[in-house]
Amino acid sequence: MPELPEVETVRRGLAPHMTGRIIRDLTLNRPDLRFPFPQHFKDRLTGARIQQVSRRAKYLLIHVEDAGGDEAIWLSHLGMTGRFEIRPGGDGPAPALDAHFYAQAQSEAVAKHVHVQMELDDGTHIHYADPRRFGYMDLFPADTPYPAFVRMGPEPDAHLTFEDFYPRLTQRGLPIKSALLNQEVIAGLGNIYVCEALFRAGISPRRKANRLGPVRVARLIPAIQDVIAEAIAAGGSTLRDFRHSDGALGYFQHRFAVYDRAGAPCLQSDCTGIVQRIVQSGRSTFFCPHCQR
DNA sequence: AAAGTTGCCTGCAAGC
DNA sequence: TGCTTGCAGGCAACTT
Repeated sequence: MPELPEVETVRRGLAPHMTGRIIRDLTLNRPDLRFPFPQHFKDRLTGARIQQVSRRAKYLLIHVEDAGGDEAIWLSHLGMTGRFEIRPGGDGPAPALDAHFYAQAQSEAVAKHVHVQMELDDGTHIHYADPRRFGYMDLFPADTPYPAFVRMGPEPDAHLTFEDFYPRLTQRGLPIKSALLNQEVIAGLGNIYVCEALFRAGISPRRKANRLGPVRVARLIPAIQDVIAEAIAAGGSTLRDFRHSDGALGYFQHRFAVYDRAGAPCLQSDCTGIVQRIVQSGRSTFFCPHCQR
């Protein structure tokens, strides 16, 4: 469940249940996800107190203080299909935000792929399921920089500045679409939101990054900020794995202007173009050749 | 059938 | 010539 808005949605779902709690028990149902769990993963986390649930790009960060008083960060990347499911302890209905976790937990196919189970000190159970097992978890000391974050670019939020973004973006001669997927250029964007941001900015995905002038970059920045902010506000997007047969949850109703709309008319007013699908760096790109230049 | 991710691998081309 | 760098493409994981 991948791009930044989806991870942020998960973070907001988990934080109220996890913050301040102690991990009473942790069970690993297999030795690895995409990578092996780090050594002593279970032992270090059992008995630890969760201080905070944060996020960097597409990484979920669970800040813990272990029984010995050492502070560490439990990192979780959801890959393509990773998801957390919450079953609160005690009684009373679950908060609305958790509805989709329930929906997922009831699926037999998902239950088969629960790889991590934990119980908190208030009786809450949290499961991590990941059918394709492309996610991974790690545990590192809070005071050392995590390797993946050292060279990572800025978050696509309100703090993104032209001064920071422009030089990172225009360094190389690869297509802008590919440049924006590079997490060292900007963090947290994936295939869907790159397509959507380029559409909003009216920039062709084929344009070479080093051929973008300041005018286009200045247009691209708010396009990125807006598309991400709107997707977070909508609680993430409609992703394949989250389409339910009943469609009852109005939770993932964010609509895309170009993504997955090949052959459909461009939604830009006064544009007569048809959305095209091309492949760049092995990934699908959707765009309107008429209004994206 | 193609799908949101990303690290690792190979191979190719360019530049110094 | 040989070294480095950049980039494309393939693969891996598996279910829907």
